[in-house]
Amino acid sequence: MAIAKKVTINDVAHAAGVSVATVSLVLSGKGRISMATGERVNQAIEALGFVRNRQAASLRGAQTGVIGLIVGDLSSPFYAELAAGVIESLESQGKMVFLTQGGRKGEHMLQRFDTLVSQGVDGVVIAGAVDRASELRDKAEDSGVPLVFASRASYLEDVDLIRPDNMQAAQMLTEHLIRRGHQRIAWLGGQSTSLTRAERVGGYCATLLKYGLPFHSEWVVECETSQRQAAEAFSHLLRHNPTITAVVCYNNVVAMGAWLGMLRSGWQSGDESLESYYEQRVALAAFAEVPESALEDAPMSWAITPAREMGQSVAARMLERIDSGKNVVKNQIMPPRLVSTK
Amino acid sequence: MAIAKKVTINDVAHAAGVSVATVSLVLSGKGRISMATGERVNQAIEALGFVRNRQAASLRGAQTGVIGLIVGDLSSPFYAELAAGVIESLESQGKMVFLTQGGRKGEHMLQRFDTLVSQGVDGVVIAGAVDRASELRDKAEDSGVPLVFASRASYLEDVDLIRPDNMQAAQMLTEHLIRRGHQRIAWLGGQSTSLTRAERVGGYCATLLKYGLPFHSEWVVECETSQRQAAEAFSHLLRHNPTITAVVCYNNVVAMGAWLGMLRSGWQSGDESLESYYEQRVALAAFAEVPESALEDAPMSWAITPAREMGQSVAARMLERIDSGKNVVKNQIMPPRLVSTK
DNA sequence: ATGAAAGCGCTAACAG
DNA sequence: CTGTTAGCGCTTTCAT
Repeated sequence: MAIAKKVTINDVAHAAGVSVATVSLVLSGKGRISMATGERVNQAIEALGFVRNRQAASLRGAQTGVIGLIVGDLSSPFYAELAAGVIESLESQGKMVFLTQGGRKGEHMLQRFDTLVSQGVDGVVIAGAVDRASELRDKAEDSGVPLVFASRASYLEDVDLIRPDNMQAAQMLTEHLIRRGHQRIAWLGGQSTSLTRAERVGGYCATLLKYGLPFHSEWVVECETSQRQAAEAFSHLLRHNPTITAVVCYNNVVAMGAWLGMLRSGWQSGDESLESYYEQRVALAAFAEVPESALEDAPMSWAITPAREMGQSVAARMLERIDSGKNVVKNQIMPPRLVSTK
Repeated sequence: MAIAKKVTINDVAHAAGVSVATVSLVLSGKGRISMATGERVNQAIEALGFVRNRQAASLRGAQTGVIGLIVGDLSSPFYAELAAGVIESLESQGKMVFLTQGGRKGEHMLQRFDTLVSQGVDGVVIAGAVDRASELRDKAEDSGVPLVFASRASYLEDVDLIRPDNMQAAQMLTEHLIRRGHQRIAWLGGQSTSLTRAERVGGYCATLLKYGLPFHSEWVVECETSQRQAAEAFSHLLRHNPTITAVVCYNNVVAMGAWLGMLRSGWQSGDESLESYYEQRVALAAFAEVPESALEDAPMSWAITPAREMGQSVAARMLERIDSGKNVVKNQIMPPRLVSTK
C-alpha cells in the first residue's frame, strides 16, 4: 500500500544527470539525442519506474492522443462490435479512446460530447442514433473537434458519415437467390416506416426487375421484429402463395422466426427428412449485422454488414480528419459481405 | 471551421470582473462564494461558452475522475454488457471511463494498464481473462492505483474480484427441475478442463444428492460448445438412457443444440404436436450470460448471470476503493437469476 | 468573501 | 547535441 511517490521527469533528469528538456526529447524521440545520453536516460526511466504523465504533456502540447467514442448502448451487438473495431484500430495507432454511452435514442449525446471535449479529446466518433445531430455538428464545428458518425441508416446529412450499403446488400442477396434458380422471391419483415428497410426493399425490387422477374406487392410482407410474429407471417405467406420458393428476411430475428416456422410446419407435414423438406421448400436469405450463431446449421444466405471493419474505417477516417485538419464531408458506405451457411 | 480560440478560466475571470481563483471556486463549488458573484461568474461562463479543461484541473488536484476499463474483447456479449453496466454506473457518478481491449487471452493487459496509468486514471477495472494477474496486482500496488477484477471464473486470488456464483446457479437450476417433478436429470456440455464447468457440475451433483436422487456418471456428458455436436450428444444420450426426463445444459449454445436435436427427433417420430412432444419428453435448463433470444419460444429455464448488474457492482466496488483508499481484498460473488421461458 | 501567487509535470522555443 | 526558461489552465494555500 505504500503509494510510491510519483516519479517525475525531474527525478529522471536528476538520476541521469541531464536536464528535463533532454528527458522530454528522449521521451518523444524528437530532438537529435546522442546514443549515449539516450541510453542513460532510458536506464534511469527503467530504474525509477517512471511513467510519463500524459495529462501534463498534452496540457502544453497540442494533441492528447485521445479520441472520444460515444455509442448509444454497448449492449447492442452491432455497436459493440463496431466499437471493438474502432478501439482496436485506434490503439494500434497509439491512441486511446474514451468510451461513453449516449443512450439508446441518443438522449445524452450532447452532454457526453461536452464532457469529452472538456477532457481534451482530439476527436469524437458517434455511433448510433442521435437526437440532435445538427446541433452536435455545430458544437463540434466551433470547438474545432473533428466529428465522425457511424450508423446503420443514412438519416444524417452534411456530416462525415460511415454507414452500410443497404441497397447493395439487398441486391446481393436477391441476385444470389436468382443465381441459385429461384424465380419467385418474397420479402419478409420490417416496418414500412423504416428507412433502412426502404433502402433494402428498393434493392430487392430493383434486382427482380433487372432480371425480369415477377414482383407482387402481396409478396412483400411487413412484420414486427419478433420470432413468433415472423413465424406466423411466414406461414401465412406461404400458405396463401405456395409458389414462392425463396424469401428475403429483413433481419436475423425474422430469419430465425421464418426458419422455426418452417421447421414446425415441416414437422407437422410428416415428411421424411427435415433437411430435404426445407431445402426443397423455401430458400432463406437475410440481412444481419453479425452472423447469427443460432442459425449456423440452417441453410441460409446472409448479407452481413461487417461491423468490425466498419469500425476500422471509422477509425481511419478519424485519423485522417485529425491530421489533415480539413473538414471535407465524406459520406462513405460499407459494402456488405455475402455469406452462405450451406 | 473558424476554430474558436480556447476560452479559459482567465477569460471568464476577466469578463466577470473577478479573479481566476474565484472562478475556480465557483467551478468546484468549494469556497464560500456570495450569491452575487457566483451568479455573475456563471453568466460569464455561459456567455463565453467556457468548458473547463479537466486535464489541467487534475494536473494540480489529485483525482482525474477517470477510471480505466480493460476488457478482453468487446465483441463478447457478456463483457460488452458488463462494460455497459460499468460505464453506466460510473457515468452516473460523474466519472468517465477509458475503455481499452486487453486481448481475448489478456495478452495486452499489462501494456494497457501502463497506458491507463500514464493517463492518470483513478483506478482500473479488468474484465476478462488475464495473462499475468499477479504481476498486474503488483504493478497496481506500487503505483497506488485501485484495481478491481471481474470475470466468469474464480481463477484469481488475493485480488479484488467480482464473479458469478456458478455453484449456486447450478443448484438453482437443478432444484427448479426437481421441483417440477423431475427425478432423472442429466448434464450436457462443457469440457472437463473448465473450472467454470467444474463449479457448475459440483452444484448439480450436490443438489441431486441433497434430494436423494440418482447420479450416474454416464449422465454427465462432455461436449464442445457447438450446436451440431450438442445436438448429436443429446440425441445419443437420450437414445441410450431413455429414462432421463431433464437435462441441464452448460451454456446457451449447447441448449440451442439440444433443443434443435429435440425438434429434429420429435419431428422424425411423427408425433402430433411439437409442443406436446417435447414437453412430455425432456425438460431443458441452461446457464447463460445473457438470455438467448433465439430460444425465446422454447420451454426452457435459465440461470442468468446478470452481466449488467455485475458491471454495476464492479463500478460500486471501484468507487468504494477509490474513496476509502483502503486495499481490503473482497471476493464478491454475484447471485444468478432464474428465468423460465414458459 | 475574494485576490495574489506558487506551482502540478511537461513541452517548446531559444540559447549555447 | 543539450541546458535554460517560460508557460499550458487550473487549484490551492495564505493573505486581505
